[in-house]
Amino acid sequence: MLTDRQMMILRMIVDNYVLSAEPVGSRTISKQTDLGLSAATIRNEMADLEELGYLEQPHTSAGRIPSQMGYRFYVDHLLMGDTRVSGQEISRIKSLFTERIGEMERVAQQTALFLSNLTQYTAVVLGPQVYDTTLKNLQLVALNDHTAVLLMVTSSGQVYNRTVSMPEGISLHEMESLVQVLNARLAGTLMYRIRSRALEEITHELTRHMRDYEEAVHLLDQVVTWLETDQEGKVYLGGATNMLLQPEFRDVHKAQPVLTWLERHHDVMEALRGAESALQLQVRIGGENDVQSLHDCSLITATYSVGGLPVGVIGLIGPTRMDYARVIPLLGHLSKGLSELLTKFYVS
Amino acid sequence: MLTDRQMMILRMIVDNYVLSAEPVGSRTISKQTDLGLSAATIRNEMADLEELGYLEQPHTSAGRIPSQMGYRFYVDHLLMGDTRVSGQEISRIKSLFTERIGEMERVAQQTALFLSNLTQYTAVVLGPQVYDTTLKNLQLVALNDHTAVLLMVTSSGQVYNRTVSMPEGISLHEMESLVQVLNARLAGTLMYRIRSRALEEITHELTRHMRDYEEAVHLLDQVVTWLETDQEGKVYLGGATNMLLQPEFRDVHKAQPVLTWLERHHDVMEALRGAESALQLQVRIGGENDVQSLHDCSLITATYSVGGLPVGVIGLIGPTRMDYARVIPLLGHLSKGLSELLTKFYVS
DNA sequence: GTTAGCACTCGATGCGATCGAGTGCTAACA
DNA sequence: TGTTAGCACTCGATCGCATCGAGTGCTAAC
Repeated sequence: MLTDRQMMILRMIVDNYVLSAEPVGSRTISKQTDLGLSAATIRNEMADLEELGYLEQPHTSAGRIPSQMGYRFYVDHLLMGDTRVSGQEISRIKSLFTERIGEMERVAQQTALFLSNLTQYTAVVLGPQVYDTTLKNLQLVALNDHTAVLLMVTSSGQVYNRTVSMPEGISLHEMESLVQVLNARLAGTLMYRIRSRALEEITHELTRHMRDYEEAVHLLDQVVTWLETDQEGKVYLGGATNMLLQPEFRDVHKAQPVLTWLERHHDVMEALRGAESALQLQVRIGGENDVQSLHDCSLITATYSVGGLPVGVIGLIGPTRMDYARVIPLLGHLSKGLSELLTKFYVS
Repeated sequence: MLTDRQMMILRMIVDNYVLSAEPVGSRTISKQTDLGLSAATIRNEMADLEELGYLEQPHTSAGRIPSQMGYRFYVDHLLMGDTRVSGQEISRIKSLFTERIGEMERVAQQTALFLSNLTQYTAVVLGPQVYDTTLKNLQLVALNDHTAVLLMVTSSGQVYNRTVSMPEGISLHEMESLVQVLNARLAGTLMYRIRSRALEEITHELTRHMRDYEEAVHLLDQVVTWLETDQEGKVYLGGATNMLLQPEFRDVHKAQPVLTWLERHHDVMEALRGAESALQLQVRIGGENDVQSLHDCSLITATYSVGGLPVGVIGLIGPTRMDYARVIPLLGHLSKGLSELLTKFYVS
């Protein structure tokens, strides 16, 4: 285990490196500390910390930088009660969430932008995916003789829609009555059960009412596929180009993989969805990320919830040299505020 | 006016520079041309072309690169009938548009991705904004006692939705009947007239049916604001990070402004909306762009239409050194294909 | 009008000297 | 035993300088 002094030095090295992005030397620490220790003493301690794996040396005559393990220790043991979020920031968060909201998704986008502006990192918000939402309403709105829009409203106020073209052999009228029956039968069904229930009901109805079974199956296919793909929720990015502000990504070849990865929303979603089921707040440093492109980044995630049930994730991506002390409590406040807002709004 | 030989040389310089991204020397041209001209002759012509403003010299002992004016001449006069799109590419475009589509917006996103993959530039597709669409359907779906979702379906199959919370003093029931009346009165109205018509009708109904006028105006506000913001259409990006592949943007400080600009969807939309009303196909080279961040880029736009009416824009953004010869006809094919698909789908 | 020849320009590349921040080690000190 | 001053050493960064070569402009000859 580390001595108190070692912890203090590690902490100071991380704090300094986070700000300067340059290796921290023993003199710097010696001058900043008020324990009156000379640079030589610090050097000895630093050598020990390096041997233990908490520090690294870019090259022989450079200062030290924290290793991945060093950051991990810092986050796990040196941050308790360390809240470097200013009162002003907290009140900005509050005011962000006191605005009247139009829809869940708009709030998600707003949050991503807000967070990225505040931190100069890249923010990712995973749109709410409420598992215990039920189907409120299913409707078909005809556009013309062979085209219609199918609408689905959930109890959490999300709206899914898809334009469908009628196959030959099925009239709009037949389809409308089918949807009406489905609406009556499926309303109140949990969303994640919709697919299987819909399959049952549709095949049931089809065999009863429809003449052209083959074609109808095709339409059924469209709708079911749609249910699968759209329910995944959306990814909202904020400040993707903030990545380029960080000195460690000033080289295009370093930045490109990360930015390209961020463009693949589906992959981003997958990476964050994992965090949802885990702890309320999670920090993944460098190589701790499964995703190869994020090996030089840290990903901090916080889940937000409605009525106590986790429904989405707020994430922040930056270099491993992240300002954890500021950013972690910030994310905590943000997820808490978002949860409260959504809960107030959707739990009647 | 330029002589035939000058045009030929200009054309070869552009073609070479587009591929290599490096200044083109007289020897290179001399070897490639089959007219049997020596490097010295080419040099003389190049000096003339520079004096005329079509070429530039990065420094004294370097080859020449096309000036903005040079690109302009190339695009305007040297590209006629020059189609460098392969048959394979054309068939890929066709197959892209033969898939069954779920909704307009999905096609827009697909097109952006496809185009950026094909060209290694950044593609932007401006979602369809159909001016002569009418309102099909307006509905209110209640979520709980004080929250509801307002749905709006247009004749082109677009769905707008917004969650609204009932102000104190207005019951859900009152609201429902108001929406029903509105639906009956507004169905068939042209979308861009919706706002004013809705204002008329709502105030009319309000004074007739509702007790608490003040609060209702607030709700009205929500809805009207929503109509204004959501109808703008959306921007779909493809391959924003492709920008980083171009040698002229290998320096982060060059790339950052462009990427940041691309993140501001609203600004992108504004820039492209302008192109919509203009020509069918438009090329803006470097400083010809109004947007400061695009002064080192070229923006090529093509409008697509439904039933002959322009509804959206496909754009391609790259360095001024763009492969115009390939990209311009490509955009032409793409916008044509998209127009045909949408027309077939939405014009009954 | 075209071309060969040639001096000239100027960025790119490579090399060596210098600089300085920071280290590790040793010996002395409390 | 822990701390510190002193000192030699390391190594990236920076600068100056020589070299190289692609490409030019000009002149004179064809």
